Amino acid sequence: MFSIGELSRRTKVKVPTIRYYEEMGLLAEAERTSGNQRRYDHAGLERLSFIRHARDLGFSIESILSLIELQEHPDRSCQAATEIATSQLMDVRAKIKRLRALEKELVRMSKGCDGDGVSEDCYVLASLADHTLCDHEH
Amino acid sequence: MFSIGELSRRTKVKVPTIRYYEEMGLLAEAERTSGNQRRYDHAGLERLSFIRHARDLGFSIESILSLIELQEHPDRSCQAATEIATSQLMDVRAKIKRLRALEKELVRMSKGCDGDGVSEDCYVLASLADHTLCDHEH
DNA sequence: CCTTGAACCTCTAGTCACTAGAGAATGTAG
DNA sequence: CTACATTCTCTAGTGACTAGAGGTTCAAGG
Repeated sequence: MFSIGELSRRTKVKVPTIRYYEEMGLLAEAERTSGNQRRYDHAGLERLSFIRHARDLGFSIESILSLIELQEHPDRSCQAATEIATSQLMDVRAKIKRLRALEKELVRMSKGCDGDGVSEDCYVLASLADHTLCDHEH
Repeated sequence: MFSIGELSRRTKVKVPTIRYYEEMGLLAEAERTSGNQRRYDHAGLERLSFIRHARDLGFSIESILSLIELQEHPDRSCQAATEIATSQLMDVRAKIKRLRALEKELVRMSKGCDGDGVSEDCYVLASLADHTLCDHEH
């Protein structure tokens, strides 16, 4: 049995965040000492590691709640869990696609100013003001 | 001169968002009719287009405030503006890198379950529970 | 046993960039 | 002049935390 601070150290999840997860129902309410302090065991550690890993992968609290529910009803859970993971993957891919378009435009913008001459007008500001300078839509 | 609704239609920025931008100091306080309704002109339209474009590119409100300030003091503004754009570019690239790692792991996770056999345990849930299954760190 | 000080408790409020809704006033078309 | 869409201000909610106040408890050293 160990304290919330120890759990925090082992999982790299900050103390207030652990309490927040408990409040959100991701973590079961922890046992308490006679003095009302939380105590955790190995199961609590594993659960929190699971949550942290899922958050690192960009799953929302809501998705994680679903995944935890699935863990507790193992019958036919695999398909549903895979669906959640796949939807998360679609999400990530959409974000990558969008960011790549942004990258392209930012590169073009940043390059404009420091050419070989002195530019009268700032290319960055001009680019932002005039959308028609973009070679893609967003 | 046109209303906030008209401005909203032309820029695709929602009405409450326009008011929010005004409150944040991104937009100058609009002229008002005798009945206290906001009226905009072409300059207002351009300013809002600029803001929307910058937001689309992921610039924070704070960065946009800086860019607007630079617009108003055109002397030596180019270098500073380019710095902001470059920092934004670094940011976007870091995000892309991270998302690509996530993509990789999610692909691996999602593939686990629907192989040719029937898996006893859900690979998605197992992957999340056991970080050592990852082939990269995050 | 007692003290010290780190760690813990609850609670409220703040972050960012909006979004939603209430309730009242205004603008415009027929 | 009457509908009724639009606008106004204000407050509160979103997601996933983070920060701080003010008070209590735990563990180690004397």
